Amino acid sequence: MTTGSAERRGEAVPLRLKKSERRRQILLELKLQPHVRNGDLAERFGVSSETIRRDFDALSGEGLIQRATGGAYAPAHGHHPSLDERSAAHVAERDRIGRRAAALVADGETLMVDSGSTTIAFARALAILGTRCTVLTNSIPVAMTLATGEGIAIRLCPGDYLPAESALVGTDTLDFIDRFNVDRCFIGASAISAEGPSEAVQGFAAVKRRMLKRAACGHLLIGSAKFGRKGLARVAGFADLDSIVVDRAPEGELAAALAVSGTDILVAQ
Amino acid sequence: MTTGSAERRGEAVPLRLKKSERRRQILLELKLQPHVRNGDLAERFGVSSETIRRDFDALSGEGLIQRATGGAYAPAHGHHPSLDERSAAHVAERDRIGRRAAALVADGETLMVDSGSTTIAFARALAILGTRCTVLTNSIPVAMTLATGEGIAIRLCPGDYLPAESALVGTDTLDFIDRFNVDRCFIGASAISAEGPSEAVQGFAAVKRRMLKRAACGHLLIGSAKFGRKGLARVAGFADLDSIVVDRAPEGELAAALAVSGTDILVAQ
DNA sequence: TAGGGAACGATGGATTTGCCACAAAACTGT
DNA sequence: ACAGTTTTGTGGCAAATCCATCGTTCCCTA
Repeated sequence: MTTGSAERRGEAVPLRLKKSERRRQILLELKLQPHVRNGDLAERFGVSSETIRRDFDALSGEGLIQRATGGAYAPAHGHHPSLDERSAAHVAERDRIGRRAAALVADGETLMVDSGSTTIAFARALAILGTRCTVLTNSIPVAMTLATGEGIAIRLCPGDYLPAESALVGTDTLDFIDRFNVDRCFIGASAISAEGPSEAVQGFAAVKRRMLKRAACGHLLIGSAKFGRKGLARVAGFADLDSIVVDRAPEGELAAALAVSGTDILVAQ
Repeated sequence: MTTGSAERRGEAVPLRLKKSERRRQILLELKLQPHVRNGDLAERFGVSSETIRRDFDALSGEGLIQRATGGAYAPAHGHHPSLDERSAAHVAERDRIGRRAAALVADGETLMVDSGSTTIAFARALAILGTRCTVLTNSIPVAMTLATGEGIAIRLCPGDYLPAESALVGTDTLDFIDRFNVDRCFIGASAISAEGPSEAVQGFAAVKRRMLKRAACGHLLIGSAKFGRKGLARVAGFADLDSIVVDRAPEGELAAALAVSGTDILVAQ
């Protein structure tokens, strides 16, 4: 009668899971809780904490989790930072741009804010300033960031949930945006050329366009690293933008195009 | 002109922040990143790591953050777990209930899912099962949890963002729900008595009611710890529910009321 | 049934982190 | 200006964690 390994243990011990299944559960757990502890998981799966540590190593190698002493956590609110957005230089850029843009907002104004890493930086700056305002957004990280500030009313768009960006897109989103009129809107873009800003994700381009249409004043937040590049879908012409907020003044063709359309250029810091 | 302490240091050293400001920034940072390290913050603010530790202590005392070895993290996706929901026993309960409820869903069905810790457990079970379906929800954690599963289309409701629960409420939410018809809806509640389920947060009660109305089949997910209690706002009568999913069969008045209405009782495990 | 390989557990020393108590510094109100 | 309070820094020690290594167990396949 050999083993019968489950019976031999005979306990309420959770029966031994395969490695892959255990790792899948770790990832799922991280969707529930932002942080898991090494020891807790070891106990729950009935394995040694060394094994969990090895799981962490493997998963973090694939970029699915991030490690911290004593545990692991999910990578940034489900919002995938593509490689180039990781460098410290770009973080500083975005912070400066975000602060400059937030300074444009006056108490009592209504805003629309788009999805993207630059607009998250903007949201953060706005929350720090403590400007009282109403914000409509299709980005979950933006909503969560703004929620730390006092006196900011947040309205989230409906739509199809896009996990990679934690944002909402689709016709529901567009229809919803159409129902509002706001003082300003703040959008990002994945590229900007003399023809105007463009966006890699097509669903986003439509949202940005719609926001610009419903706002009295449109602001584009974009880092100089994206100057002169072109994305898949054109978002708008410069005529639709009242100002662009950048970390460095544009030059050449781009500067000329902006001059023609009369778009203000706000250089952060 | 005396000191000019910032000048005396003369460095790019970030000028000394007040305690309250530093703590506010820590909270903001946690909206951006799910996890912060003690050492990183110490360096960034130019204070000792012991100070950061004290900040962590204070903030976690207020329930604003949770601590982990080497750092701190935001409390469960911005979703406040009230004390009684923390015990391991209740976690196990909810897991069982979630799995039982997820088994009800067939491939290709359309669902509505409400906000709450039990429905998050349901979402997790559904994602693990890998059932292909379309889900409409007003809960951000539910949306994020479901996003791990393959083949699940997620549609999020619009509405006013409620940071404490990471959920959406208000007339926008209700109007949106009204536009859909689904096969099933899964809701939670903060209490259940012979009169029916009730809810502590009034905005939620309206959402739950509306979801029940638009679904061919309504399921209530609730732990036995909530039996016999009453919340602020009544959600529905048992006649509106096709089944309740519980971890233990109800008794007495509650059982009698359920028998009268013919509501199925599904006991998990 | 035996062999091979992967997964896991155990051990021990280096490192990190937590925690406590006391001292220095900054801030506050009079 | 001064005294008291609050906040922060420092040092030492205990505990937890990390990491590399090695032996064992389990599973799969020939």
